Amino acid sequence: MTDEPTRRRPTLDEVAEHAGVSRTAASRVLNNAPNVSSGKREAVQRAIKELGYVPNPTARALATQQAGAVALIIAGEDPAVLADPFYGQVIAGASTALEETDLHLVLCLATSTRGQIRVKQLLQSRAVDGVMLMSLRGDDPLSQLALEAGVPAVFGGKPLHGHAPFYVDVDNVRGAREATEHLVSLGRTRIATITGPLDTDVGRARRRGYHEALTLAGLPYRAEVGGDFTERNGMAAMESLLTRHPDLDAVFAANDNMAAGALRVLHRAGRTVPSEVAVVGFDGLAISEIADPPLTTVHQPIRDIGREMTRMLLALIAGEKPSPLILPTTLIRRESA
Amino acid sequence: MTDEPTRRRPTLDEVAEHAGVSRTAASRVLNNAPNVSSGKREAVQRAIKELGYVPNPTARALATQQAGAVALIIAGEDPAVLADPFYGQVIAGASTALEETDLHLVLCLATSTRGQIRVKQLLQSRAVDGVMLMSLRGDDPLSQLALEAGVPAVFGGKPLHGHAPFYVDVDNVRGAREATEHLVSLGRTRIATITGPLDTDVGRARRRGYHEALTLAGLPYRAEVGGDFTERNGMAAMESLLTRHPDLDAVFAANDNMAAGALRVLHRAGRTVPSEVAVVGFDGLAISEIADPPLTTVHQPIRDIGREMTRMLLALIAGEKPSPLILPTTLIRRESA
DNA sequence: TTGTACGCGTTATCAT
DNA sequence: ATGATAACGCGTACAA
Repeated sequence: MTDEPTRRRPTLDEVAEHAGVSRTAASRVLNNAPNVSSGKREAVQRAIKELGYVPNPTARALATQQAGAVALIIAGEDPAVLADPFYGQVIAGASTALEETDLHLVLCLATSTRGQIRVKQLLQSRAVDGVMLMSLRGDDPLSQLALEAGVPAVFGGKPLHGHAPFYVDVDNVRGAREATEHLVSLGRTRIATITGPLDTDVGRARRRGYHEALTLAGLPYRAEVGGDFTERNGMAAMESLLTRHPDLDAVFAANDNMAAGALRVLHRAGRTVPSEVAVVGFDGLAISEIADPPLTTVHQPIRDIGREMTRMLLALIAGEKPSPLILPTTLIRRESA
Repeated sequence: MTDEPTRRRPTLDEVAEHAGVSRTAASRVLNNAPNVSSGKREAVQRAIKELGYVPNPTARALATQQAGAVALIIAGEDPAVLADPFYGQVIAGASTALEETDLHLVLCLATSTRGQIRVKQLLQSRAVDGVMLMSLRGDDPLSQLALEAGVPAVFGGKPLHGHAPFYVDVDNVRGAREATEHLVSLGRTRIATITGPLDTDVGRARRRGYHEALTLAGLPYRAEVGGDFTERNGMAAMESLLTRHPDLDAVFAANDNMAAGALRVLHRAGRTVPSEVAVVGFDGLAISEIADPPLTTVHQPIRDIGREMTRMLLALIAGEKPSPLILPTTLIRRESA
């Protein structure tokens, strides 16, 4: 209570004076450089403690030309994309990976026009040392912008167009193929799919995996309808499928949200799962466990994606040239298929 | 392709020289100060365009003593808390509110010991102009730290101990009471509850609302078990309730995740919802729609919480003294009760 | 090992 | 209206 509310924080100069050494020496101690006598070192450290000195990150950033932060940029039409727990996992992964460094995480939603502009400024002003980009649509200007700005950038999910040198992705084709093959192995022959957005690599890759599996199995049946990865859309898609292809006996949904929506519609329509219609999702989110019945799904290591993106970015910032990384998926068998 | 990969960005001095004016004039144009002739102004603006000048935020921050960023700090035991879509919504709300300013959002998980330390440094180094704190447990040192650091701070949810001057919350007591009263109005007399963590204000407040409703209704019945807001825990809690109070005819769960877990257990146990056991949740997340049957729940405006926290913080930073804000909840009637 | 002096790119003060 | 000049707090060549 006796402390003034906002006493000015001590500067390194004051620390040096308090310790009776030069500011350069104090600076050296701070960055634990080797060339400083143990006597001075201790004096400085004591002064730091006594004065409660904390370095000013802004000044340091200006001097070192390093922002001390990286950005996670999430594209998409709507800020509501964040309602998808997927991103929370990515953020958690990135955050934990960043904990081992002294970099901060700034989060950008490039969702509105205003948001796009701000991201552009962020890149051009070099307010961060690197960026991670996610959920880019087909010809999103962001990817171009990031590359032009010369800021180290890694992509979450291979961009559809343009060749991004650095990205972390999962093997979507294979995951989707295995999911579909699982349905085939169950004896299903009229397997429909609810795809993701087809102007993204994920969307196309998972559809391709579905196609590959059908082709390999010699199944001519085709029934697909596009989705946007939301539950609501999954419901609409399932309704559409039921009217257009009432004879279907299985559905591969490109993610769990849509699969959950499909489940509800099937339930309402009186189709039992999995006996009449088997359903497989993709992601392995909590919702796949909660769903009724629990979803068989292609699990992808989302936390790892965030973590590996971060590590790749750190390597990039360090001047290395990391290779793209493809993480594996695993089929989790539950009750829906 | 002809551009050098990393050409040095122009400084304000270079802009000034290019425009044939003093750097002071250029600076004035940048911050559109009034005292500059329209001739020079145009010259500077042209130079800015031609050179592609973008101000250096770090240098500006050092000069103005303003970081140009605010932090959202999320406490909790486990980084997995972010799997809860709740936070995504808060982030989205904060992010959109921030879009109208030129402040960035840095995200901090104060989940590990390492994370706590980093948050501490963040606060003390004044790397941000203000902080928003969420999910603090009972006597979390963070709240004390934030106040001591003298950094503008607003809390998401009233802290349990200590008096936080600035916070945004919802009327948890009332929401819980209305939920329980709804169950009472349905004729239920043996209403159990799955509480949230009792070392948080949310947890206690919702339990209190439950108690109030029962008391008002003259129902002596009491059956409660604690939870931690996860679906998994909701399942365990429901199992516990069923064995200890097999005669219950309704459950008020302190959030949707736990309610969804409870639903699954009830389903397995062969209890039909809502006829045998009515269930009400809290939050109004997507999961409440997906659940089977769809959950009756107390909706809270999560996006608004993020938005209002941000606005309050901005006011605080601007030197105002905003009042705590209590947002309303609304009961959404679906099929589970 | 030690310290001086300059640079980082802005904003802000205070004369003119 | 205008423009030097001094902060802002720290890193770091360079010389000693």
